[in-house]
Amino acid sequence: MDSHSTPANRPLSPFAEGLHIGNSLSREKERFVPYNAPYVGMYVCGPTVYSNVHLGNVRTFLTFDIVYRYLLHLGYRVRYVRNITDVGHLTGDTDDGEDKIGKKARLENLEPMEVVQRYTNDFHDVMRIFRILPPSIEPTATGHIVEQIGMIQKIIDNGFAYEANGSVYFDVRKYAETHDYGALSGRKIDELQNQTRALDGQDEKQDPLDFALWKKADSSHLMHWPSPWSEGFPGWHLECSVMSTKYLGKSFDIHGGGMDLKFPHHECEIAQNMGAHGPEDPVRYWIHGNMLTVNGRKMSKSEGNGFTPEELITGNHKLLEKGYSPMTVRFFMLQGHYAGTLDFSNPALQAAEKGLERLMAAWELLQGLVPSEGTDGPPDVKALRKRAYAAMNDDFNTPMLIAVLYDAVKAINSVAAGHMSIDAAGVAGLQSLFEEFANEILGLAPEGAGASDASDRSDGLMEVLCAIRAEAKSNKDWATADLIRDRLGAMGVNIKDGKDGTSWTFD
RNA sequence: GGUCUGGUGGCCGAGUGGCUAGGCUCAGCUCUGCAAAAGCUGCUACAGCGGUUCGAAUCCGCUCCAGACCUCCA
Repeated sequence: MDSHSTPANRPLSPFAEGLHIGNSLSREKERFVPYNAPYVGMYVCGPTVYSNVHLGNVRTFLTFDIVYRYLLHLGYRVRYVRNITDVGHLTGDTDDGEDKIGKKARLENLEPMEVVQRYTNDFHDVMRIFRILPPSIEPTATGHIVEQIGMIQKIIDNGFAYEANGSVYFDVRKYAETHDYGALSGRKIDELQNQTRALDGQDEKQDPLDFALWKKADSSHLMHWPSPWSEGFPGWHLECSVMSTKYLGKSFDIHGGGMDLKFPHHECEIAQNMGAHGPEDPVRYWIHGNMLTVNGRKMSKSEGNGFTPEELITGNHKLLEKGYSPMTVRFFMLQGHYAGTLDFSNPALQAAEKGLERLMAAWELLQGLVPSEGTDGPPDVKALRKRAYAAMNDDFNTPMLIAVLYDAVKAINSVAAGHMSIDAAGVAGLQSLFEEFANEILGLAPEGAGASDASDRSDGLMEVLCAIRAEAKSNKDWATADLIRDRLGAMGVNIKDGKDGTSWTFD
C-alpha cells in the first residue's frame, strides 16, 4: 500500500556514502558505514503497552521512521526491529512490587494479555494514521522469556551477576572493573553511588547500582514464569539486549530510542550485552530522539499532559484550540530536528497547518504542470536534488529538506503564474523530487487521498457549479457568482479564480 | 549536586568562522469585478561579558537562564 518498499535489486545510491549520523555514544557526527553493506540492522525501543500511546511516543517512532525510510531510499536492505514491551515492570509510584500491566489488569478486570492486546492494537492504529511504517520484526518480551533466561545464565557464568532470594542482579561494580559503565550517558559510577534511592529489593543487592535481571514474583504479580532461580519475571532492561542480539547479532549498526532511555535503560543494555557476549561494542551508532514538550514541559505519561490521537484530531483537549490532522502533526514534527526538543503549541501547529497546505497545493499543481515560457528560470532541479540529499545526509536534517522543497514550491508557483520557464525535463525532475523526498522519505501525502466513487462524484458536482458560476461571471452577475462561492465557502469548499479557470480545495 | 541538551528576528525553527535557511504572521505592490490563491518587495536575529581572528551569531573561557536525565516513561 505504501510506496516505500525497496526493490530487492535497487543498487546502493551513490549518495549513501555521504550519510552522517549524530552518534550519541561518541557525541559526534560520524559517517555511516554499516558492518555489512548493503545490509543494515536497526533496533528501536518500542512502547510499553499498558496505556494509549501519546504524541511524545509518536515523535520518537516518527524519527526512526525517517531513518528507516531514508536508508531504504538509499538502497540499504534494512532489518528494522522494534519491540513491544508487554512484560510489566515495577510501577514508579508504588513500592508494592506490582507490575504495571498487572495493575492495569486488576483495575479493569482484564487478563494481562488482554490489556497488552488492546494497547498493542491501539499502538498499531496510531502508527498507521501517522503513516509510520511497520518494522520488519516486532518481537514481544513475553515471546522471548526462554532467551532472556538463557542470557541471564550467560551473564552469571561470566561472573557479572549473582542470585539473591530467587532474584538475579547485575553486578555493576564488578563489570566496571573491566568495562566503561556510563560511557553512553557520561556518568561515573562513583557519582551515581550517592544518588540512588531506596527501591524494592534494594536490600538484596550487593550494591545500590546493581540492577535486576530477574525478579522473583510475589503474590500480587499476575505475570510470571518459571526459571532456574524462581517463579518470576525478567528485569527491566533485558528484553532489548536479548531481542536485538537474536535478530541482529551481537554487534549491529543502529540502536535508537528516546532520550529518556539513555540512562539507565540503554546503559544497562550495553552492560548486559558485553557481560554476556564479550568485549565488542554491541552497537555502532546510537541515535536518541529528543523530547516533545508542551508549554516547555516534557510530555509524559506521568505528567498527564499528553494528547491521545483522538484528542488531537478532534481538538477535544484543554490545551488544544482546535483539532489538527495527523499529517499536519507529522509535518510539524519534521520541521524540527529530531535531536532537539520540540515544543507543542497552538500557534506553531497552526503555522504548520498552513505551511503544509501550501506545500500540498503546489504538489498538486505540479501534477498538471506543463512546459512553458516565462521571463525567469528555469529552476535548477539538479541543484535542488543535491541540496535535498545533502540535507538528509546531514544527520537526517528534515527541516533543511523541507526548506529545499519550499524552494521547489516557489518555482512551481512561478511557472504556474507564468513568470518562470520550465521544460519537460524540469517538470519531470520536480515531480520525482516530490515523489522521492516528500512522499517516499518524509512520508507526506495529501490527506484523504485515494479516489473513490464519492470523490469522483463530488468533483463532477464541483465542475458543474464552477461552470454555472463562470457563466454568471461572464454576464457580470456578481450576485450569483458570489452566492455560489460564499455558500460553498461556508461548507468548507474554497473557490479560487485563476488565470486558467477556477480551482477548489476542501478544508 | 552530577550528566546531557538548549538559549536565534513578532511566533515556530534550521544553519554556520566571511556568502538569502525555511515556514507562519504583519505591511506594500502586481494580478483580480471583489475575494482567495499566487508572484514581487519590505520588516533581518543570533542570551550576557571577555578572549582568539583580517573577520564570530558561528571557535575558546566565564556568567546568567531554561529543559531533560540521575526513579517507570519515547
